[in-house]
Amino acid sequence: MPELPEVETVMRGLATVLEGSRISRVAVNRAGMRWPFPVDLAVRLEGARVLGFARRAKYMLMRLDTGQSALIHLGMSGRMVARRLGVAPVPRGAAQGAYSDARGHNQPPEAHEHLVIENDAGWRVGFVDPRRFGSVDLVATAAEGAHRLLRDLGPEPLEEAFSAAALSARIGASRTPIKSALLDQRVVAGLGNIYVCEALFRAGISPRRLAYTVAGARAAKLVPAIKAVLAESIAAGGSSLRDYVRADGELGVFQESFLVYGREGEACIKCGAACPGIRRIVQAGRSTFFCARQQR
DNA sequence: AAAACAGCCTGCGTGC
DNA sequence: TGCACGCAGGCTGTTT
Repeated sequence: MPELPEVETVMRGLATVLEGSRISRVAVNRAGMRWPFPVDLAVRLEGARVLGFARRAKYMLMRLDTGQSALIHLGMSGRMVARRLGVAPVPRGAAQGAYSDARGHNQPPEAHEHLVIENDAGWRVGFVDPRRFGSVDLVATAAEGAHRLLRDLGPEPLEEAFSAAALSARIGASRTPIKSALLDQRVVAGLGNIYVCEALFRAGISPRRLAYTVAGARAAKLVPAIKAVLAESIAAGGSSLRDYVRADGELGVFQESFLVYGREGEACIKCGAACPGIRRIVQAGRSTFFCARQQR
């Protein structure tokens, strides 16, 4: 589900709830998700103070005063649910994982809540992920970048170092379609299906164009388009589709700003009435939306 | 070596 | 109403 703007939004939400606090209790409700959890995950987290959060591509890093960081990925369907805890004890006989909320109401746990973290500030954060494509691991903070999931990632698209020249260098002589190249996290880190479609439309570049031909003037147009669509989405709190809610329960609204994604058959805003219609094709097994008249 | 593909999972909307 | 099918925001390991 979540691409870079959604992960950034979730991370900021987690920071407001967890940063500076001490983790008081951890519930590990299954052995793992995409991969097994570290066997000592609960022990490593309990009692640790949360120093802060960082994001790398679509990964969140929760840095602890133990010298370790929790490396968290939301996969396709992952979300974080933050609830304020009440002081009332949970009644005897309540369902496993039930908790008392701020109003003292007894709440059942959400389905597919695989990991729960409570802190000394009275928050309960549940990691809910029905499809279990998400993951949680622990890594030494000083060696975060060397983790196998992070070490091969390309540049952060919102950093200055991500320039047209940098993109061209990463693409090299690749003959894969530019759509597929931009989904490759080694080329640029954090884009997913939606924002690739949106950025290519903004830049007027066909998703079918061979990646190596996106250089020079085309790359110079594409890179600002990528930065703009990501920055606008973050400012809107990300996009809320099927599974995604912010940690504070507020919904991001950027999905209302999609120009091509999910708009098969509609006229694009650049062509207007003359538009032959936004098309949906499948590339590398993923839907691509584009306007064949505006994107060459 | 690069690119395509299958596979991991559940849930939801659609059409019969 | 029930059921089969297709589709979904990601990423990895294997095959071609």
